[in-house]
Amino acid sequence: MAWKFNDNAPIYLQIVNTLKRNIASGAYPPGSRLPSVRDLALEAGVNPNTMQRALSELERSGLVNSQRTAGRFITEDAGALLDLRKSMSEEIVSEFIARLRGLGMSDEQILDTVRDKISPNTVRIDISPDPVRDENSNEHKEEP
Amino acid sequence: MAWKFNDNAPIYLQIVNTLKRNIASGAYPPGSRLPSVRDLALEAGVNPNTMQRALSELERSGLVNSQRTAGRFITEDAGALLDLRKSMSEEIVSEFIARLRGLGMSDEQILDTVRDKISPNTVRIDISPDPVRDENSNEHKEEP
DNA sequence: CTTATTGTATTAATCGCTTAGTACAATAGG
DNA sequence: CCTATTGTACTAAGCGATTAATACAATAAG
Repeated sequence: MAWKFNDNAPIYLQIVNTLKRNIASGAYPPGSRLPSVRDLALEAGVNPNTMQRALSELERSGLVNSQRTAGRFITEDAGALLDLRKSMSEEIVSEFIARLRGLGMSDEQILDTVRDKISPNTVRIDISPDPVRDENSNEHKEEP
Repeated sequence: MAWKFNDNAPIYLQIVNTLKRNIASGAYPPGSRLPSVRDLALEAGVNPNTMQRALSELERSGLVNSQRTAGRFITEDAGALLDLRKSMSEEIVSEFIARLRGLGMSDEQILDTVRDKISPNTVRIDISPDPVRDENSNEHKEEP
């Protein structure tokens, strides 16, 4: 079954993201062998050239390495995979928050929206150290 | 100063989203007049044709209406604006959750990530109605 | 009435993405 | 040694996005 390409971004970039996601999530374990370019292209429903281009990008970032006729293999570097997972999730969260802020939503509202979509049966309780009048800690102050 | 176009999606679609966001957030109030196509193009740093194309899209969705030589105006339909705001935020949240799930993160982890990025001084408390053994309510049961 | 402004339409050229088809060198596997 | 597989490279064609340049009808503003 062909992969889904919803975005309006170039397909080869969407493939790069899909593969990165599969690598970061562990769906493609470290050291494991990827299907051949032709097989992946068939599976994704794209031209082999397009898949080749996506894989070349992954190569540049060091996440996979190709061995002439044996195939492509996910890197063994577990640290790099953890870094990938972390950087990807951070980018996703940052972009998400920026988008909702752009819609004029407060941080409270943003958090509520996520919570409503995930686990409804919860409430929030403030456990801040103390709302003391400390003139040194003037972060997150709004319109005093 | 030219607008920023980070994505790899077509510029005219990014413009559509930017304008939608400005309309949904109230930056462009209902009934207000938009700058002319040429001025907007200048402001965004794109060709007037590209801006025209984006505005035509907005027209199709009924968010703005053009009056021959007077200019373009945001719809007065406050309900449509609320709907827009709601549908946009829901899409953003859904996409966000899907992305992090694709990375193998649990709902708990997803919520934690957002909370860490937004407001650190909170804890979660479960206030579920009751964990009773009711055989009728078998939703959200996992691997019994 | 005159004029500048506005939305709109049209044509042409360029660029990047995608597909299609083909080809080649290297080598794992038999 | 032979052969199928794999990564890789190349050319050509088609398509959509973008820019550029120009033009026109309608009308608000003077």
